[in-house]
Amino acid sequence: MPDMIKEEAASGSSNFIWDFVKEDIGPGGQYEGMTVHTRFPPEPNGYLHIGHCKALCIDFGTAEHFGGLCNLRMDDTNPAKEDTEYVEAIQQDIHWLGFDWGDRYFYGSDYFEQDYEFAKELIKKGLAYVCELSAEEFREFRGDIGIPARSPYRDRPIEESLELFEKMKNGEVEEGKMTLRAKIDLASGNFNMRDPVIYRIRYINHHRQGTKWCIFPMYDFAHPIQDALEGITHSLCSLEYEEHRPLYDWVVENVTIPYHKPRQIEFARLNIDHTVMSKRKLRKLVEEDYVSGWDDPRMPTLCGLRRRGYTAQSIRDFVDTIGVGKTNGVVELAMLEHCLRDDLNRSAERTMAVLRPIKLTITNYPEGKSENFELENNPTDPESGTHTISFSRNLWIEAEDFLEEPIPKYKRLYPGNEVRLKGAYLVTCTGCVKDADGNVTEVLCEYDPGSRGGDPADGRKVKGATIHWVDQATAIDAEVRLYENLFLDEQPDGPDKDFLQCMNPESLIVLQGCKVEPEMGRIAKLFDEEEDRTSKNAPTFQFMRNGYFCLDNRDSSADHPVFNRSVSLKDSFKPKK
RNA sequence: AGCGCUGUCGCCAAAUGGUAAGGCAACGGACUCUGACUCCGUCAUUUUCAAGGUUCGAAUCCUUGCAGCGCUGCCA
Repeated sequence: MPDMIKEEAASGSSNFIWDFVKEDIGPGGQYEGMTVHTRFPPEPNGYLHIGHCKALCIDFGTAEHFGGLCNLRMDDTNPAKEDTEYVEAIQQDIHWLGFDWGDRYFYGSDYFEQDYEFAKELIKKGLAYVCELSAEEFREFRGDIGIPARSPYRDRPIEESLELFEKMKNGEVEEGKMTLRAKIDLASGNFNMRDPVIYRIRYINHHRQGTKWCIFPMYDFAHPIQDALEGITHSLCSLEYEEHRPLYDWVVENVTIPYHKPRQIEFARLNIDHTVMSKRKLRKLVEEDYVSGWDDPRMPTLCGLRRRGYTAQSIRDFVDTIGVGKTNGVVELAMLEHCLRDDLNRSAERTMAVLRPIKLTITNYPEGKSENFELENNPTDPESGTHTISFSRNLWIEAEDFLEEPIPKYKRLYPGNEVRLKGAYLVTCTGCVKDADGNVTEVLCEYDPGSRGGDPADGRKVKGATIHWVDQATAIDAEVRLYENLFLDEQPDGPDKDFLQCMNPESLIVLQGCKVEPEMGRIAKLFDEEEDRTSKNAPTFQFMRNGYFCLDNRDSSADHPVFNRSVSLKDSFKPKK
């Protein structure tokens, strides 16, 4: 299976990044003949979501495509934001997607010593200086469009900066009192070049370095150095770093790096409609209990998607399908859903489950009699075999499969209409039983004993639909959770929009007392006994005519199976009302 | 307003000066023991944001506009 995934990813169509890379390693290119080396640098301050998948597939995928390598690097230069808590989850999610970094696992903080030496090198070259502007002053002196920035400390003698930087490092300077700034161009139209801060003081415990350091490099300084030290050729990142590229190049140019200079290339990050992608907003949903957690099946997080039933293959197919470009667009969720259906249609075992049960009584079928039928596990895969289902006089069928007064084009049960009970018999509806309030409580029908297996003895064409059912005698109860979009608004992430106001109050519908084949009970029990249920996909099925469902990796138990609807089946039946 | 990026079907996206791929969605139809799947067909020719220009030929090159996104953290 991993090999299949590999080939799939490596065979994707080209894109502008691959064109650049091809040029770079080709004849006359800046990395002629070299091994392509990329990196995936998540900041360990939250869970990976589908937006990260795009970056993941681009970083690892590009390396794979060119027979190169991709490093995993935890970008943890800001001690105030990162936490070890997320590190393991990030690794787990990447592995689940099918990517592997081998022994190339790093932390940005592992380079603090080198960062420090490179900073001193810049000072010595007259390319960096210690600035004593406070944060407020810094902002005031920042200038504006057309107005250059200022710093009274810009021309401080090299020796003095060296001394002060040493003091900063030794903890002799209060937090916020001094910064180290790169000396570039205070008048640049690109604000990142207006003598950016490259070191700040922070008296906070770092999740890996402890209290060893009290000065920390900024992203713009640390990242190019990390890339350079790891021998990265192509540093692929999202569009918002485009204007940071001149600074990236400046650092790489002015610091004595042991290898080649890496090249930064930017691509558009992923947006999907009806969802939010920012960590801040996702965190809010979790912390304010709008969802049950980071792995709520409605969340776009990888753990949420996995719990929902999304396969790694479907997500990688999706990323492959949407392509790589520089246009900031919003991809329709329908595209992702298509990829899931496509994958699950091939692999998911078919089973019958009745979500909103109503009794069906076959009045001319002997009481107490029972027989077995074989149901194909997957019609798209003849090798997948069959499984046995029991049948009797009393069945459960879907409530919506009966209508006392049929609507136009309705092919299911209504008085006088003949339908097929999947894999069993043809039955003709003879009426129904209602309670005192007029609600239908039981549907009545008569079966054609000559149609055993589902085909009529006389070979007549059955015009009615084939409906699914479960035997009352053997069915077991299950909880089924149906999910809709978390947000009604197409773009809850849009400007001037309060995403919390766009939430769909009916994004989760819980159904109890759903009737499933007894086989599901055995599978739920086996799943119950598994040790690590969250790092891989739970058993997944197609509930015929209903959609794809998987066991919930948190709440399902042998006594109380819980299924999540991963995605519905497409439905072209549109009754005119 | 300064800097940067981007405008090709409802959505994503090819086309690298040679006459607008593909996928998703949608809509028809065929098939079907899942109203699924599959298959067939339709879906940018006063056409590539607009207007000019260069060229035998322009989505591609030039000019001028217009629109969208991003940027003035001691975040990444």
